[in-house]
Amino acid sequence: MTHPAHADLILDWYDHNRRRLPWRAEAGQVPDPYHVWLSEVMLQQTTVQTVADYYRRFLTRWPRVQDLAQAPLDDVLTEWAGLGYYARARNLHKCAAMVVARHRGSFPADEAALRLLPGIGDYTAAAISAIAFDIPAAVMDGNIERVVSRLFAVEEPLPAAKPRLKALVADLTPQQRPGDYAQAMMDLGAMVCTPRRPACGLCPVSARCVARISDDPERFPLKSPKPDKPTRYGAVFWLTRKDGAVLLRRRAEKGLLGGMMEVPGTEWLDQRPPAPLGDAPVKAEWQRLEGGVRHTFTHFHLDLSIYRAAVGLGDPKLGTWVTPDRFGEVALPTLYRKVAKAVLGR
DNA sequence: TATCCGTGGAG
DNA sequence: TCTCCAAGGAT
Repeated sequence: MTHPAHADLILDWYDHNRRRLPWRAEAGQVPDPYHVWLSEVMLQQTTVQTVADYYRRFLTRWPRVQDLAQAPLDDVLTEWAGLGYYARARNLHKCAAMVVARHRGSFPADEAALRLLPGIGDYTAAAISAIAFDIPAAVMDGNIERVVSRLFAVEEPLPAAKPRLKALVADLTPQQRPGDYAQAMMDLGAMVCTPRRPACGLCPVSARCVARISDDPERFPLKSPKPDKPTRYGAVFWLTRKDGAVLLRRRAEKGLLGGMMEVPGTEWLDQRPPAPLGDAPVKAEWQRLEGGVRHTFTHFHLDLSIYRAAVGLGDPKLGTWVTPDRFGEVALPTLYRKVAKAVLGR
């Protein structure tokens, strides 16, 4: 009696459960490295459902990497608005330019060369190499971490366990169809070996999963405790001129929401600013709006109060004046769309 | 190694 | 309402 190899079980499962995704080549088709790269960057820490529409819009507007490389950065930031982690958009644009300038518009195939490009780290380099070029790179994302930690019941908590898990992935990765294998393992983690209530009855490798056999699979992967999030406070100033346009400004190029537009406001501090109007862009009859906006970032909560006022003619030196019906045409992140919604009632 | 960097959905 | 977490990268 023979035991099918792990990779064969995974690939057979994949062949019968292949998901149709906007960026995924059909079986037997050759993937486009530009499509693979664009989707992988968008999918960093972002769900498949959220990415789908953004991916289609980007590809429609910039069909080739040369098109993206030539686009103004502000156009890219505007299309990216709402996706989050805006350094990805800045690096995406920079990377496109480097691929055109240094690689004649063709993405390199090997991990080391990919790793030199901005916005491409260990995971994305391996994923592009495997998926776009079918090179047996060890691809490990959050899904695969979970699958492998359960397969071997790894007791070491994340993130310290990453090197151990990566070595296991390297051992498991087959020489044949490594790109399909990587996508299969990610699909398995997303659809079967889920964080809560994994569907072990549907898993092609449950018979050899140590966590499934000997214990509660949901216990894995173990994780180190995360620090709790502090709350910061600030105020924003919603200034309208006679035609209804609102004052917006460009944020600093780096750091939180770097390069994006904002509604002018105070600094964000550990306590509610005692005299926020001192930071208002103009002297005016500022009225505080009932309520405000609460928004949660990766590592802190933000509690914003909103002040509003009106002027006749808006001074262009103060910033950019944009009517709310044109907010879709500027790089306004979700935080400030929430502010607009709070003021306008949608 | 630890911290910073968004957002939306699920439970 | 709150926590977790999703195809991570840069510093």
